[in-house]
Amino acid sequence: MLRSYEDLRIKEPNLGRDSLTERELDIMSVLWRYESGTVSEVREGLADEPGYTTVLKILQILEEKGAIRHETEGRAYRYYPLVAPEEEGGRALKKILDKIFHGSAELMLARLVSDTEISRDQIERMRLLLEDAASRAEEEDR
Amino acid sequence: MLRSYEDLRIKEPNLGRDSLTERELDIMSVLWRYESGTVSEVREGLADEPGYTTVLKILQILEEKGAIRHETEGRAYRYYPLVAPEEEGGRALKKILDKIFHGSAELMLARLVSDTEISRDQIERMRLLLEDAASRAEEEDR
DNA sequence: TCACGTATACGAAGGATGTCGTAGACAGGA
DNA sequence: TCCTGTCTACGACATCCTTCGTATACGTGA
Repeated sequence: MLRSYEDLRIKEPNLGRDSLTERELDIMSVLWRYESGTVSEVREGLADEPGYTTVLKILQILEEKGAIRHETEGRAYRYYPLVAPEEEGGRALKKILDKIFHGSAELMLARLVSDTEISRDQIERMRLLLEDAASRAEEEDR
Repeated sequence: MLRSYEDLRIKEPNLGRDSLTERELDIMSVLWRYESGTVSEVREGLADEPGYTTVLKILQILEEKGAIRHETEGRAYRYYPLVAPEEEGGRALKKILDKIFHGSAELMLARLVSDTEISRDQIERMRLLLEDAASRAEEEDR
């Protein structure tokens, strides 16, 4: 990179607001997967089942943050996500792209491909997706 | 998704090791960008310049965590990253892929393309990258 | 020599997270 | 009726992050 500190054009913005923490993300993940869940159900969905009240507490924190809501179901509450995974994912990806890969989407994609197990089918579909994006961009130019 | 909670094959793992927090990531980002930095330099690299000792403190925490090291330079310390951005980025991407996109790399890529501004050049290079990956995978099959 | 500016070290304060224990509400069965 | 099991509510507590204020060291210039 080798930029000079006198280069004041680049400043690391501190955007990161009420992003989800590790445990909160665990729980959102369960809710996204099953579309909703009671405290017990969410608890069962976690690999290390924490205490019942622990899960409840974090659900309450998430509700406080506006990430989920609940409805009464019998004697229990059923929680529903209010933010879609794609939305949260977009935020998270943008953060990584900016702060870690400094805007290079291809570096990021290279790391994704080399670092994780992705099936050939998936790679093929991803390739087609980019082909579409490229041709769509070209069309816009005309 | 509509899976049943009786489907116990899927459990949300709690991997969450000592991952970097928001502010820590801000500071790592500066160090990655410039390859090294003193306290003052890092501070200047942040959009909202926090207090000098605040930056120092977080650098000390990062050193404690093993993410950076320092050398004496004159009367000051110069800090160097010990983890590469690609490494940290790989971890972060895997987390997002698993917990938010539930393993669907193409959904993730779709969101990346639709959500962020990526130049046509970049898209083209990404497409080539996937082409390579695909043909390499095919070769391995033979 | 002495003040000043620049460094790091130390520790405290405030807030959030993640853990849970306990209390209280309530339904259903013995 | 009363016990038991299942809920949520509330609050405690340890830990961590982030923010600084203050103390201390040290080199340089007047």
